[in-house]
Amino acid sequence: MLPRDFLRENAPRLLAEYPERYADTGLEDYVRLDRERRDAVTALEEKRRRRNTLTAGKGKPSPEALEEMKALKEEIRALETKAEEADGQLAAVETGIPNVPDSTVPRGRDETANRVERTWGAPRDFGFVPQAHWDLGPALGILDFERGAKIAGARFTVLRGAAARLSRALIQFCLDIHVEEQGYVEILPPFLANADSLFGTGQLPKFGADLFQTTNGYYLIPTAEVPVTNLHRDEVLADADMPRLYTAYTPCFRSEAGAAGRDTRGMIRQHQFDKVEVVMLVRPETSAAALETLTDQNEEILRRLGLPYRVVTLCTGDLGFGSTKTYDIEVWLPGMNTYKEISSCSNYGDFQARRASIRFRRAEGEKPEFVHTLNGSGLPIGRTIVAILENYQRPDGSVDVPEALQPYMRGQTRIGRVGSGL
RNA sequence: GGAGGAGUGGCCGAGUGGUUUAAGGCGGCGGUCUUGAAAACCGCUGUACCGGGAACGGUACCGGGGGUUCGAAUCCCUCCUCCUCCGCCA
Repeated sequence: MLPRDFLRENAPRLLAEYPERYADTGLEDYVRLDRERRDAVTALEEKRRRRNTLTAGKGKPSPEALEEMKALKEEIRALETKAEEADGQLAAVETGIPNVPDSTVPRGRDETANRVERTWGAPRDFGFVPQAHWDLGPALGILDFERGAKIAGARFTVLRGAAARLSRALIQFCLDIHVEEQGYVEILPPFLANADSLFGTGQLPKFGADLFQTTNGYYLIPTAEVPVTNLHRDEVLADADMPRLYTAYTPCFRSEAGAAGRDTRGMIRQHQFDKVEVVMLVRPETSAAALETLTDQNEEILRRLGLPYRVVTLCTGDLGFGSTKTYDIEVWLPGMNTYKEISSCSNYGDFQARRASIRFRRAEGEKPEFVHTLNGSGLPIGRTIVAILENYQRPDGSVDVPEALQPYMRGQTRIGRVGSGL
């Protein structure tokens, strides 16, 4: 959410400067709705002030005063209704207005305008035609798409044997690096969250269709970003507690509304997937540098795993709702012959902090300030397994275990066929 | 799931329909006094929004929401959280 005085000042400028981001967001109506709300509030407060004056004396009011107060009651009620309506209309607009892109973000309407920042590693020369994971996995007996569909439905997968262990190993591998080498505190949060939490991180009210909801009002978290960022919702942190660095493994649940037909094969886009996430709450002046650090820390995991990748900066038209700047890390997938998004590292500025009221106080007696929030995937387990299978495959269809992962696989160096009896 | 109790400012805590403009205390900030400090004494103390160059003025906020009333921290309804007990349970 952006501050009201800022929107009051800048609504026309934002519309003119970033049509690819602000067209049809309701920003066109902001100035008018804000004026209407303030007029309504001012009128209401004037009447309430009068009522308070009449009721301020000791004992029972005079008959005349009583008469006036009875009349005021109706006026106040009408003005309250009007003010609530005006406030509701304004809130509906302002909760759906995206954050302002950082000045270093490239301009453009869609992903074709994203800017490649750097590339690490080189696609391997296999000497044979590499298979896609949706062929490799079932052939090895470690990915079972049919039974995933039977048990739950489309976009669910069963991991078996080495894939299941690989999943567990990757979770531990990522967490260990974040905790032991990069200074994050490990969190195991609830996997369900309430509406306030989802509002705080920006999924609600605009993107509710992407979420799974329980019949009694909970939401399945789409990412650990939600519960972890909301750890400090409605809190004022001490300066000594800044910055806060958290990492968390959670399963993630996404209804993938609107993604019909995209990435339908294999394990790229699932309703349920595991992910290790990192979240930072930092002082505002440090958030730009923190985004670089956070991105590099997540790249480090791919480097350890020996997976070629590149980093792109999302352009203004591709940038997520609450983000000021996002680096996507894209891993090379030889079976699909493309770089595919594996991690998204974003600086939200104070956008989430304002929605969730996460503040800090620089010193005793000073006014609380909003923190800046950042988060990044480090890493999504399913897509990382996909990347390992495709990048480490051998001519016979078996797969080498990346060296860094072997200790987490109890020394296993290669994944072969599990055996018959599937 | 059932029964009972409780939620008031940074913290403790009083307040059961009209000087509550939320008592009192603690903590914090400033001052007087002092060579300095402590003690004592005096003053100040939150958040959001509205009006306004500003100073300042106003409105709202006593767990959330709704209601009754001319008027609600106080009465009613509902939800949430915590505590005690019962039941069930990995």
